[in-house]
Amino acid sequence: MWRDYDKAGLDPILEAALQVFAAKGYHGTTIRELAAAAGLSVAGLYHHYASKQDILFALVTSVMTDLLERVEGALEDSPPDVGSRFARVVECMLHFHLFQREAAFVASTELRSLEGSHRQEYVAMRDRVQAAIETQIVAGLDAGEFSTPFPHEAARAVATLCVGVASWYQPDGEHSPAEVTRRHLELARRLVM
Amino acid sequence: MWRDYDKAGLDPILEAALQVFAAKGYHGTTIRELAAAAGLSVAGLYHHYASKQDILFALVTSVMTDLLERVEGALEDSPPDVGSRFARVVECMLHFHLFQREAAFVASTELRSLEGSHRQEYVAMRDRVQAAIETQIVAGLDAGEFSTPFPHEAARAVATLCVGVASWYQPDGEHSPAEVTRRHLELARRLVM
DNA sequence: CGGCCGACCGATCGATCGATCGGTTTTGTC
DNA sequence: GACAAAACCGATCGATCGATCGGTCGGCCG
Repeated sequence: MWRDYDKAGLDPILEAALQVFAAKGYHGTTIRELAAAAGLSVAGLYHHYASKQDILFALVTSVMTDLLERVEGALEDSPPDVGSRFARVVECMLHFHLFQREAAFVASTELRSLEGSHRQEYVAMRDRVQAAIETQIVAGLDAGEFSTPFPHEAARAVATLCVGVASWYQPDGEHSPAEVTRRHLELARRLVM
Repeated sequence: MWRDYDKAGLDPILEAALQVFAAKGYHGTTIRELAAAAGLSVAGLYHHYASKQDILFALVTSVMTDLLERVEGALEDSPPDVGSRFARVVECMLHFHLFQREAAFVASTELRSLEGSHRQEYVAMRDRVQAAIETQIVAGLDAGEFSTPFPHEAARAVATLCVGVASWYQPDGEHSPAEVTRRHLELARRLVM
């Protein structure tokens, strides 16, 4: 389910890499740190992945695939009205960036560290998420429920707002995830109204 | 003046470092690349800066100081009404992230690469910018012109919106800087209305 | 039991890293 | 034009980088 964040769902090696990448960044992380975090020797790590770049690519691909499936799932079981559908997508995005904070953070900040075609593949997945938001906004305009003169910029702003959550949210912070979601859902609504 | 982006204003060495950092990131950049970009030998580069970390810190400090002075300047010669003052700050932020795109991008993304107290000093400057936005929002609430129930979150959202511009804007893109500014000023207004 | 394969490791590779050395050239001042 | 200071450089340092090597181990299949 798109609201379920209990199960692991990530290769233990990638889960370990995620923690180190989140703390030090891709280029700031050494193969030896990745191996140690995974509880393996350097050679043992290379048995599972061909290179450091391979680890990053497998990680962000796994994370973005998870996000895409959740966004699609959030739309599938949504009430048919545009207001609900827009809220579902935004709520899904907020939940993901709250509950998979480090994964979402690494995926969004290490775009620059992806080499060659890997970067384009990532951007394509990123664009699909943003397109899902824009689709709901345009549908809302057609239905007369939204009135933003700039649906494309509004969609990017909503996405930026949600992605940004992963940059500042702290689990022990002032507000609960539910409250953060409520407030930013309201901010997103104002962007498209 | 806070709208003037003609003059250089940056140490040539830092200007060269800016280009390389923007393209490859701090940890992805070598001292030799920095020296080559500055037209110096490695030893010649070390005559001006004590370390690679020193170069990054001098760069982001210079950039953030510039931004802070512009924000203050934008408020100083503003009409006294809250609507104008809010618009001034947001316009100043948007211009900075449009016309100093690479500098703003590096300053915002390489926060993680700052070591020790340098990071805290940067965060303090960053918070001062966001506080300037929040101050205008609160003033607008007091004056009855704004109505957002979450001024703190709205201020962060406005800042995120402006900073994000540096991540996607391309000078040869579809819209002119003036048009980008106009549209995002409208989005910012909706966030606080 | 014998053979094999995936999982894993210690040791080490060549390359490159950030940084430093002693020494040379350029520049500004009187 | 003497001279000190600033600017700059070739050569090289020890450390560490990503990656690879030959080999060990344990469990599964016949």
